[in-house]
Amino acid sequence: MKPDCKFCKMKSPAAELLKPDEIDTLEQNCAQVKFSKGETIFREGTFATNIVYLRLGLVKIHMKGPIGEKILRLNKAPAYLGLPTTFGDRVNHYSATAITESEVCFISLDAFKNFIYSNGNFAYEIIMDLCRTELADFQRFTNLSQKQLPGRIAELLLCFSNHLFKSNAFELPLSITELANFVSASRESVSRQFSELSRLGIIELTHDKKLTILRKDMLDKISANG
Amino acid sequence: MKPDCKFCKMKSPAAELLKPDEIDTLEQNCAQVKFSKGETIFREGTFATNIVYLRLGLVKIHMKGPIGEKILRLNKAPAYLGLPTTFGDRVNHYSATAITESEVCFISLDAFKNFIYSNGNFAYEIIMDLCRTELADFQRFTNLSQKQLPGRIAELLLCFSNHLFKSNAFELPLSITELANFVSASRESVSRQFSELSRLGIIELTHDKKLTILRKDMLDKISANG
DNA sequence: ATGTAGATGTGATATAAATCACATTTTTAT
DNA sequence: ATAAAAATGTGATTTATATCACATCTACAT
Repeated sequence: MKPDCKFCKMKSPAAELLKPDEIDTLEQNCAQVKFSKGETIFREGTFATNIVYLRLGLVKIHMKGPIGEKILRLNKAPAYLGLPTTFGDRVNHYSATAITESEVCFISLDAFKNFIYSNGNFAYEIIMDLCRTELADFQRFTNLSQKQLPGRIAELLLCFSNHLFKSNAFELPLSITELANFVSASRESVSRQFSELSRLGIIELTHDKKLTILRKDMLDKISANG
Repeated sequence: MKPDCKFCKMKSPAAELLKPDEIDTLEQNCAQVKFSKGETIFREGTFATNIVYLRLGLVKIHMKGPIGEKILRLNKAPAYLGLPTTFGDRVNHYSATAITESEVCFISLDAFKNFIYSNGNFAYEIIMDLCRTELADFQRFTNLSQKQLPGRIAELLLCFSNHLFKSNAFELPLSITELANFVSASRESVSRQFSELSRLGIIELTHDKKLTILRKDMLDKISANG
């Protein structure tokens, strides 16, 4: 689909810093594509030939591990998907899959590189983006590796509630099986944790995945205690 | 100590791209400092006021977790230490501590920013550096979260041997306790794993931490099997 | 509607690894 | 040199979580 970058309301902070003629160039080197739930946006092992920008929707970033698929993080629009995998190597080291209906801009790598070369503010903003993302990842890795399961699940639910959906009630964006691989645990153990949290009246979870946090204070405590 | 950036043999790939006048600026905005084993280079929670570049030596990057200290990675010179923690926030999110005698350049943040603004090749190289580092971190994290202890230890030893020291024989750069926190396990369990690997004749480990890999093929197998 | 495949809940059991408890060794300080 | 502190090795025990086994349940295709 032909994009309209000039008047796009979902421009990245970096793209906001592009000059008019650069925006024109962007527009000519950008393809906007819709993805339905479950569709692959880019796949591990294929060539990374475009910068991928999530304009709308929710996406999971995941990679093959020794045991199976590992979800590394969720990305909510607006966000660049996989700058590291595009710049870090010729080949993608991880995959991106739409969790909800999503809109994605594929930007020519050459055009994007030229922005970095020619527009220092743009380059600086991209660097800031990479750095902030990596800090958040470190934090999550550290917590994931030191907390045990109840703490990891509590933390995940708080993250969904506080950052992703900004609400105490939301629909679980992932299946139990996916949640399990996100928090590095078995499906059965995660299922049991949810049962336990429901039994204790800390959350309410309906058959159709609508989750309500009833006692955020308790979740905070469980998350903090590991 | 007054640095001599112009003729420095340990310049980063990015700094190699600076123009002569920029190198002069770098030289005027750079302080070179030596650290002994165990000394803190920068600490989590303090203000990140400088770009930190490791010219010589070996450094651990670590952060406080819910349980205790978590080692995130080892950095061997030459490498930027903590670009993410410098650009990502005003305050350091993690610490850097010298593992061996090290030499570090502290570069003024403003000067560094100006290089990004004015020199696109420099900016691009920094972006590449950030991306490659993050890819490696993802890979390590996925392995860490899916393999069990024997696999994690085997992988770590192979990493030391293949990348860090490029030799089958080396001195363990970390104490058993530190190794344990690196691979997210208890000190006792790690100690037992080393005993077991020695018993099986896969490694030889002397009282003074000199380690020799006798059966790399076996380590590869253990690492691959998780 | 009916069947089939995939996702989920839950009890029973197995197991990896933590924890506890201590002896020993090594390092550091005085 | 000697004491104190820290790091390490190893057996016994406990514990969190994986695995196994199966019963639902849900979704989708025919």
